[in-house]
Amino acid sequence: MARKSYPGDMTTPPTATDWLRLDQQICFSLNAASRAFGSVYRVILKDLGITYPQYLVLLVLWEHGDLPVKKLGEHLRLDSGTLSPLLKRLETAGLVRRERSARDERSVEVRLTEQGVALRERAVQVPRRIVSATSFDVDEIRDLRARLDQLTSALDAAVHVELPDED
Amino acid sequence: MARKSYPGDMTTPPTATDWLRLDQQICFSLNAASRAFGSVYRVILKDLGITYPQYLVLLVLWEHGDLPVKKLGEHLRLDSGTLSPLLKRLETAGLVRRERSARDERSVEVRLTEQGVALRERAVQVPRRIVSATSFDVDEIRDLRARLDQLTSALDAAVHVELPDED
DNA sequence: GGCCATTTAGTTGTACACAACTGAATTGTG
DNA sequence: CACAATTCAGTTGTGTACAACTAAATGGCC
Repeated sequence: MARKSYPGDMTTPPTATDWLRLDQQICFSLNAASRAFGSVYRVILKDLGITYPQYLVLLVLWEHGDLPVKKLGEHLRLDSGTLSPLLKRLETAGLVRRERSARDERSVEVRLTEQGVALRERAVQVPRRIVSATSFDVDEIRDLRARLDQLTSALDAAVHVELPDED
Repeated sequence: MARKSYPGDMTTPPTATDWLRLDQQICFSLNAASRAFGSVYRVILKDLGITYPQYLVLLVLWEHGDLPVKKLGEHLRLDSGTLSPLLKRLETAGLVRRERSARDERSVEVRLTEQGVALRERAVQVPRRIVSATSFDVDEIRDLRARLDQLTSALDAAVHVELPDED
C-alpha cells in the first residue's frame, strides 16, 4: 500500500532520466509489438498475396459489403492519402473494383470482385494462426484489446484538445 | 464458469465469420493504438523538430551514449535499411555525427553533437505529457507494457519458427 | 600469407501513414 | 438562381519499415 508507482527502484522520487527511460519503454513496447504483429501477418499473408493493411481493408469489406472510400476510411481510421494508393494496388491485384457513385459523383464505391470474395475462403484460416502465434488465449486477447481501445480513445481525445498542458 | 471464451454471443461455437471479426478487432486495435500514439508524439515532438522514430533513437543515445549503428539497431529492433536514412536526417539536423570506427572500418559510430545532448533538456518534459495523454496511471502503463513485451516475444518466436502450424 | 565466409553499412524498390494541397461535385443560403 | 463553403477522392512530398542486394572490411582456416 505504500507503493508509490515510481519508475525505477521505488524508494526515491523519479528523476528526469527515470522518466525518459520509462517513456522509452512504453512507446517502444507498443511500437515493437505493432511491428512484430506486422511481421507475423507478413509471413502468413504471403500465401494470399496481400499485405497486412490490405487484409484489414478486405476484412471490412467482407464484413460490411461494398463501401465508399469515405466509410472504409472511418472503419479503418485512414484517410484518402493512404487509402487511394492502397486501393489502387488491390484493384491491380483484381480483388476490388472502384466505381464512381451515380448518386454522388464525388464518392467512389469500393466493390469486391468475385476473386476478392473468393479470397475470404482462404483467409478464414488466418485468425487461428495469428492467435496461436500470440500464445495468448482468447480472453487475454480480448482484455488486451479493450485496454488498447481505451488507450486509443484517450490519445485521440488528447490530440483533439490540441495539447495536454505540460505541467 | 461455463464461459467458453468464444467470440460472438458465447452460446454457439465460433463460425469463420466470428473469427474473422475477432481477428479484425485484435490486429486493428493494436494498429490503431500504435498510430494514435504516433499522432500524440507527432504533436508533442513538433516543437523539438524531430519525429517519433528519431526521438526513439535519441532516447537510446541519451541513455547509453555513443553507439555503433549495429548496437543502436539491436536496441530498437531496426536494421540499417531503416536506420541509415533516419540517421542521415538526424545528422542533417545537426543532432548526431557519424564517424567510421578506427578499430573496425566496417562500423560507424553514432555520436551525439552538443546540440543533440542539449536537446535532452527540452525532451525531459515529453514523458509527462505523453503519460497524461494516455489517461493511464504509471502502474497501468507498466502492466500494459509487460503484456505487450510478452506478446512481442511470442510473435518473434512464432516468426522464427517459420510458421505456426495451421491446424 | 591467401582465400572464403561473415559482418557491417548503405542502397534500391515497395508499401504504408499522414500533412498539405488540388479539383470536381454538392449543399446551404440569400 | 447564384455562389461561397463544404465534402470527397486523389496527388504530392516526407518519413518510416523492411526485404533483397551491394561493397568494403574482417576473421578464420588451411
